[in-house]
Amino acid sequence: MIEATPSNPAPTDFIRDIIDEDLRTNKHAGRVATRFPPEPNGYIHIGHAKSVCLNFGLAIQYQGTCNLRLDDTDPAGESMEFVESIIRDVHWLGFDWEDRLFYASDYFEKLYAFAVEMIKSGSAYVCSLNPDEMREYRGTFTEPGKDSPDRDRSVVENLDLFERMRAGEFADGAYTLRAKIDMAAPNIVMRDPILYRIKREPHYRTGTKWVIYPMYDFAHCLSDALEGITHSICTLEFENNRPLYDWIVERLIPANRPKQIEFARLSVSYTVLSKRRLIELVQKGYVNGWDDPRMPTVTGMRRRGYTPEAIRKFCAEIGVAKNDNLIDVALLEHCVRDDLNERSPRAMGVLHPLRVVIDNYPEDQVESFECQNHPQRPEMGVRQVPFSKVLYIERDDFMEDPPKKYHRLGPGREVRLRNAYIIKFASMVKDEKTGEVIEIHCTYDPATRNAPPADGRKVPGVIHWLSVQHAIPAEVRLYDRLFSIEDPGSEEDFIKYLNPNSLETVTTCYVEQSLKDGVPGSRYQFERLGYFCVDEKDTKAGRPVFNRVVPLRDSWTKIAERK
RNA sequence: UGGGGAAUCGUUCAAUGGUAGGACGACGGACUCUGACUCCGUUAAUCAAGGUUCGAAUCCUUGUUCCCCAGCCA
Repeated sequence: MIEATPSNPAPTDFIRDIIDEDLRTNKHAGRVATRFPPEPNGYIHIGHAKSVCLNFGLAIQYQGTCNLRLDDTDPAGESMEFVESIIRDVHWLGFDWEDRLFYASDYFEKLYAFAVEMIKSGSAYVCSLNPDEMREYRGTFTEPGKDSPDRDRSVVENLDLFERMRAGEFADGAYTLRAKIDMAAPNIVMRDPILYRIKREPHYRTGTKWVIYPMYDFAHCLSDALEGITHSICTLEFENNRPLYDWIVERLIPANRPKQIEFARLSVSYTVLSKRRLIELVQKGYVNGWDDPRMPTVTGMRRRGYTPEAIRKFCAEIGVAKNDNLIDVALLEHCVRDDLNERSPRAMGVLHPLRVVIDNYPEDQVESFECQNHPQRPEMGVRQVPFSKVLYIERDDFMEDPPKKYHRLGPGREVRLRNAYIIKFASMVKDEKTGEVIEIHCTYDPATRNAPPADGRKVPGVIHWLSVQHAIPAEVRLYDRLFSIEDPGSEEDFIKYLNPNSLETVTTCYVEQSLKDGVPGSRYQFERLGYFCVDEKDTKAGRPVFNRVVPLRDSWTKIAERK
C-alpha cells in the first residue's frame, strides 16, 4: 500500500481544496470516501490509472477509504474476464480496497426499490415512447422537448407497469421508466431522463434474473450513496449529468449525500485512449491483444516493462485540473527511465553484432571481469563477465569514416571496452561483394585492465561488448510509438496514422550469460541501449525474449542528426 | 444556434488582489569506464480589449477560441 510521505508529498489541486473545505466544515463527520468505478467492458489503461491514483491517493492522504466498484449496469459487453483484469491491474498498480469490492449489480434489488419510491412520490413514470419518438420528443439544443403522452399516468398504473416490466411481460424497448423533471430544461440531460430500460441480455453476474437494467445516471449516484461515498470523482463529460445526480440523490437520500466532482481525463500524445479505439486495435488485429506491449493498457505497459512506481509517478506529475490536456508522451517515458535507472541492474547486450578480434590476445585465454551491477548503487552487487579473444560489439560503435564528434571506434582510434581493456583499431575485413565491414581487428592494452592509461591519454569512448563464445543468443523487440501523429485520438480515421514501424523484432541479438534464464518480468539496463524487460509470455528455454521498455536518452543521436 | 465547462512558458500543473513558480521538453556547460545518471545554467507564458485598484493571471464588462451534451452507453 502506498503512503503519503515527505518524499512523496501530497499534491495540491482543486479537488483537495474541496475536501479540505468539507473537512473544515465537518460536512461528512471527517470522513473521506472515494471509489474507482470502471465498467467491466474492457481493460483499464493509463487514463484509468490517473483516476485510480487520484481516488486511492486521496483515500490514503486523508486516511479515508476507496472502494473498487464495478459499474456493471449494462450487460452488453461486460464480462468476468474484464472484472478479473481490472482487479489484477489495480492491485498491480499498488492499491488495495481491502474488503470493499462492490458491484453495481449487487444493488439491483435496492435500486429497484428506490425506483418504486420515486414512482410513489410522483417523480418517475413509465413511458411507452419508442426510441425514435423519444428522440423527437426530447427536442433539440435550441428547442424545448414535448411532454410524453404518458407523463401523467397515475401512480397506481405506473407501479403496475413497472412491476410488469420487471416480470418480463413486455418486449425489449416497449417501456422505459423515466424521471419526471422538465422537458423544457435547457440542459438536455434533465429532459425526463430514462432511469430503467427493458433489455433481455444475460448479465455476466445476475444471468437472466433481470430483464430491466438501471441507467448510469440512476445507478451511479445511488451506488455512491449506498456505499457512503463522500466525493464522487468522475471526468468532465459528466458535468452535464451533475444536476441529475443531485436531483435523484435529493429525492431518495435524506443525509450524507455524495457530491460529484469532475476533472479532465488524460490524453497522451501519439496514443489513443478511448475504449472504442482500443477495442478496434485489438479486434482488427492491429496489435497483438490487450497486453501488446505497445498498448497504453495497464497490462500492456506492465508487459512492456513499465513499473507501477513509474506510472504512479507519472500520474502525480501530470496533476489534476479541469483543462483539456494532451500530455507529452516524453513525460511518461521520463518517469519510466527515472524509475528504471534506480532499480535496474546493468548488463551488456549487443543488438546488431560486429565481430572484433583482439590480435594480441592469447588464443584460448578466457578471463573474467567483475562488473558492478549498478554504478551508483554498490549494494546491488557485482557479477562476473567472461572476456576472450573474439568479441561482439555493437555495429553502431564502429564507423569507417566517423564524423568529428564521434567518440567510438574507427580506423586509427582507441576505445574503452566497458569494464575491460582499452583496445586500438588495427584493421578491418570487408565483405568482398558488398564492401560491408564484417570484422574488426584490434590490439588491447593489458595495462588498462581496470585502470586508466598509464600515459594519461584521453580515451573518450566507452562501448559494450560480449565474448562470442560466451554470448547467449536472444530475441529483442523494439517498440516505437504506436501512432505517427501527435493527437490520433482526435482523428476519426485514426487507423491510418498507425506507425508501421512501431514493432521491430531483432533476432540477431546476444546478451550476457547471466541473463540466459532471465526471470519473466525482470528488467535490465543494457548500457547505452535502453531498458529491457524479459517478456512474461514468450519464454523460450535458453533464448530469452526481451521487450525494450524505453531507450536511453541519447545525445549522440541529436548531434548526428544536426549535421 | 440552447445549456454546461475551460483559457497561464512548446507541453503540463501552480500562484485565489502583492516578486508569475515547478516539472517535462529544447538549448548550453560541468562531470563521467554508460554520449546514461547527476549537477549547473539558458530559453519561454497570463486569449483580446476596456474598466476597478496604489497594485490584476486573479475582481467587473465586452468579445474571441477550444471542449462536452440531443444513446433505451458509461
